[in-house]
Amino acid sequence: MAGKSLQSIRGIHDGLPDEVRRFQRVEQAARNTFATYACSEVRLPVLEPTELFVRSIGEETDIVSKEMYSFIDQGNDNICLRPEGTAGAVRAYLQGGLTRAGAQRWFYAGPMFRRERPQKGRLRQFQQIGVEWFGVSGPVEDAEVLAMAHAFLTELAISDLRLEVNSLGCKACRPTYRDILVEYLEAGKEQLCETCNERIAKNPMRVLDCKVTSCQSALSDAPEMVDHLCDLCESHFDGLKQGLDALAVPYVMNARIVRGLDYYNRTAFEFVTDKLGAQGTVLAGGRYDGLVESLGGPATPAIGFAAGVERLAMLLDDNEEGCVDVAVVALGAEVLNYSLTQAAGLREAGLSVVHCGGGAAKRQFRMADRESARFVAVIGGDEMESGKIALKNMASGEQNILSLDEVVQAIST
RNA sequence: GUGGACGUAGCUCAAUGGUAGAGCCCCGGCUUGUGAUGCCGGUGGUUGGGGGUUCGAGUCCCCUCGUCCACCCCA
Repeated sequence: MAGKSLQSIRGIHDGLPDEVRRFQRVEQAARNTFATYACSEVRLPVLEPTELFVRSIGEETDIVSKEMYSFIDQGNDNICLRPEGTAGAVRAYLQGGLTRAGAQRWFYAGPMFRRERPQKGRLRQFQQIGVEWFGVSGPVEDAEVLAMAHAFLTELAISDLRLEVNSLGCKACRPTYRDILVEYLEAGKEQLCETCNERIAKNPMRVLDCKVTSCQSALSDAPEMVDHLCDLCESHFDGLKQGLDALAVPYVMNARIVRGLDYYNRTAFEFVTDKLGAQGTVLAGGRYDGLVESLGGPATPAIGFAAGVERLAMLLDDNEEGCVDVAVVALGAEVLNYSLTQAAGLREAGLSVVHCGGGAAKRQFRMADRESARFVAVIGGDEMESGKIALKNMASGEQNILSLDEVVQAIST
């Protein structure tokens, strides 16, 4: 093992070829699906002013209070590595002067940073694919966003995912509910665990999804947000559910879904799996109608979600297919240069080619085998004289003498 | 941040406190124009790192780094 100085930082991992292939499958599925919903990619900074997240996510949240990589740079500015994507997207939306440009449907993919204790599926630098729709207010768009997320995950062929939805209310109805909940929790606080007792003051809604079983049983008759929605939130939530039904997107109601980030309201949802231990949330998001305004823009409804690329990649089937179309084997030093030109010709036809470097035939074939090349182009003195190539199909062992054009034809079909 | 498990060759793992090994992988050879099997040979380790106990530490003790698991929280 390498010494400390040669290792990557804790919780920050390298993307090696096998894993990156999986990442790319996830990203490609996202691009394909999002394009059918007319979403446009945005590329946003990894570094942002620390203040942006303090004001959007909330100062009291764990993310801001203890998980951010923030520091003072040489110009005495307090900057940080972004812990999530939404705040930066809103900042860019405002800074780009797009508040009167009509609905914006954005997606992005890139690294996020949180200084947490690492686990499987939870890294300090991790990748998210995020979506943010600005200027859309209705339940129709909510249903479409959820349907798009569903379509994206369906394209990845990940099974045993469950969509859970909830409504978090709005600034009109949530405070009232919060008071009712706190009153309820205070009355039964002796039966709740230690952390829940702390949560009553800090974030009472979090108590609802406590994992301690004794807490859950004590909370069986706890008041739930969905029963205390105002009329507008109620009809919005109904509209969402009707839209999901119409689109045949399967979901379950989960009144215990809460959000750690302050800016969410109304629709909240999560796609979860039970195959990743405690890190089962694979894609999650919700509506954040107040965020644009709170960051200095005009009142602008918006909804979005983020998917964890590493978590999704872990759920993908193994799908190892060699990407090498043909390996070029050169027999004899005198044909080396000629074999290089033939390899170049194959590449011009768009094929993926590995030149085995000449030398012992056995070595070169072993290399071709190891590269999982579908074909080997054998080039020796005879082939050079006749201007042909001996093409061997590595799966069947069949070998034919062909011209370069015929080789391209044979491999491409 | 809290609690727990674990770090030996590239990988998977052995080694009553007494010379660090095996399998797989990799490289080479088995008369040099044909790959997965077979046979022969080879490379490869400050046992994660640093201290301590001991005649002697992979093994026991302390510290540290890292991975994994749970909590916290979250994608």
